[in-house]
Amino acid sequence: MQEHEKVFQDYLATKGLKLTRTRALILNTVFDMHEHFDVEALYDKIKTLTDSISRATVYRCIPLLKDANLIQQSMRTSSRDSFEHIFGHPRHIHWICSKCGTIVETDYEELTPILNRSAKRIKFAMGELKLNIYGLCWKCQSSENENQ
Amino acid sequence: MQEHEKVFQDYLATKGLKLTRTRALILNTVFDMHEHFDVEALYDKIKTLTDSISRATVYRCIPLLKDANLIQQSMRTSSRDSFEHIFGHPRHIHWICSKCGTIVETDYEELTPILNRSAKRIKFAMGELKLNIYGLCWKCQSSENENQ
DNA sequence: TCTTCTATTGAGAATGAGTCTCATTGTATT
DNA sequence: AATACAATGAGACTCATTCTCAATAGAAGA
Ligand SMILES: [Mn+2]
Ligand SMILES: [Mn+2]
Ligand SMILES: [Zn+2]
Ligand SMILES: [Zn+2]
Repeated sequence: MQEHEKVFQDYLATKGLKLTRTRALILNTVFDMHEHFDVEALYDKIKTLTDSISRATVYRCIPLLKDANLIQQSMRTSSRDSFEHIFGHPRHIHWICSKCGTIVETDYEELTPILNRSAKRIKFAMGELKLNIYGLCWKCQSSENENQ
Repeated sequence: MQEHEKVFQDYLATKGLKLTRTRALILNTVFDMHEHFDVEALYDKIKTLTDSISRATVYRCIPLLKDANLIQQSMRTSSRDSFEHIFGHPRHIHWICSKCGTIVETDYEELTPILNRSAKRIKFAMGELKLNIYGLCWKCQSSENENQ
């Protein structure tokens, strides 16, 4: 049994729920996707593995994975919520190119102490943290110049 | 003519569009709202000022105001996009209480040099920047303890 | 002033991501 | 096996947002 399966099972147990075959399939597919994904893409991928899966079941599993700290909702791409697995990965900043959609990730390291200080000042108990920066990646900057 | 009207008019002119009476009404209502708002709330407020306004027109105006840098989409509250006017206000960090919905705002000042350095390192041309931190406000932290 | 042309608008239909219902199935317990 | 209840699939449903289209406004010209 893989580490993330154990984590999910433990979380589900605290809610009186079980790690069923279907939930395990969804979980493992999530950890096989190494990009950000939306629920539709996840559903499509699972459909290639089994023919009996309902979109509703996939949607129902998402909040469970989220509460178990196995995935996070990271951004919103063309009207769909976009997720990624975070178990075993540190959370990170997303630099999103508004032109080509490329996403670059950097870590929070330098920001953390500053944010902790701010949190303390305003007496805020930090939970989820989401920093998305939109702009142009280096490729799209150069192609902008070409077009001039 | 107010400053933000001038800005909007100038922006619209670059697109071959005009600052119509309806657009001016929407713009001014936006600048009369001093909280974060969703389109439905904006529409409701405008309806108290005139009876002939279409939801579609309000929705159509939003991307114009956004591209003119007069408003920004800040967060998403119960399935609706939430906006705020930013002309004349610096962009800021949002600390969002997951329990009561209270939003505290702090500035980016200390973060800016760090982010600029990161942007330079990855050759990214920063545009819009969105930092939302979810957690518990001080009030909800104490009420959590009460309930134990 | 009267026409012409185009952008703008209102009303409501359409879209689509996400949620909900309910009949059926799986599984643990007695 | 019988009971009890969680879990699932199928598809209906919701509701924020977008789209369509006919009617209107308003600028520019005759
Ligand atoms: Mn990521
Ligand atoms: Mn704000
Ligand atoms: Zn790019
Ligand atoms: Zn609170």
